Amino acid sequence: MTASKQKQRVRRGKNGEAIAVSINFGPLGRWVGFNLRMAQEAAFQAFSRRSQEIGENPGRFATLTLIARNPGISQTELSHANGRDKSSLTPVVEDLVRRGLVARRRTRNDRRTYRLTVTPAGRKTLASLTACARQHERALNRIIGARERSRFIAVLKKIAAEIE
Amino acid sequence: MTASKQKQRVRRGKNGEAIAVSINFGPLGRWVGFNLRMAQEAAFQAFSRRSQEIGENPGRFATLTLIARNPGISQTELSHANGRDKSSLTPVVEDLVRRGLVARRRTRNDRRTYRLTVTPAGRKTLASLTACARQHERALNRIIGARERSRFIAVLKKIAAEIE
DNA sequence: AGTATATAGTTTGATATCCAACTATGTCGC
DNA sequence: GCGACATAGTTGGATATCAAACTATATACT
Repeated sequence: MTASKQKQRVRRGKNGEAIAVSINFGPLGRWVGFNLRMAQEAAFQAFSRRSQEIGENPGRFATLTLIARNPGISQTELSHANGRDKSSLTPVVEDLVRRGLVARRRTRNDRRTYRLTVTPAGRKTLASLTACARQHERALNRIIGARERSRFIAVLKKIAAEIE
Repeated sequence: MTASKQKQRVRRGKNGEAIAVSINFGPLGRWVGFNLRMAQEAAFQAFSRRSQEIGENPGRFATLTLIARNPGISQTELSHANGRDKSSLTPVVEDLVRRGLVARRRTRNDRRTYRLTVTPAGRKTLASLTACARQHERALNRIIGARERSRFIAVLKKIAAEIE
């Protein structure tokens, strides 16, 4: 249910007659924060469904892509790039390594850090996840429209970079 | 760290010299899904910090607003309006009732549902949360710009309404 | 070299969330 | 009225996340 859908509330009177009432969102509907949350969650749910069809987790996608594009990246760098706390990454990387999608080696120079790389198997998984993400993007593009798209992304980037 | 910030990675060579490497986001940077997530999380974190200053939880804000604007709303209606599962709402409503911000009564006609209303104390809390949210919105508006704003919100609403 | 400080990753504890199963109640069709 | 189905809210189990404390290692200053 979304701000714009104005879902009908149904209330019953004394005789059981239906009384439709629509939700009043007050200022929420006009505020960026609320709409941003609703849009993000709807989009995330949609991608989640799609990626579950191929037996993968949506959270793995950004992680795998970032490792593939930045071979030898450390977990901390990865957590920053991905916008997550480094401690959240521990179980994710563990899982990817256990499933043979990612390799993890200690560095020579600095024995605290790991260098992460994607294995051939990981590359295969990443390819199907990427195909999945492309479909998702196409669905989003259909909704947003080619004209708005670049402007929209620019605003999102600006928010992520400049807030606070 | 965000897609646009291109955080510098620092790698050490054999002699300890610093080698700056910037993160390659690959297709992620051009995709709506990833940027939407990064923007939403940055904005949420910012609002979270703000609302913590007045000792409140950001999640309470939308909930309280929706109850205030729709007196007598049921928990299920509220969960839909808020985009959350109804079971997530149980502890939230419990907390709001315990703290005397929300009142909860069984209906006469349908003894399964509760009718939620905001108490005078809840109204006070909501007022300070609203002030807080207004500041947050102003910060967002400064970033987005008055010209883009309505267009941007329209796209967000469209995504939330139409995806999948 | 030796001490203080910084950093990489893990662990732990708290919170928020979902989904599926459950209970209590309500509605519908006969 | 009674049985089948639907709905409101709660409970329980799973997952994802963060923040703070921790361990091991590295760097910087003297």
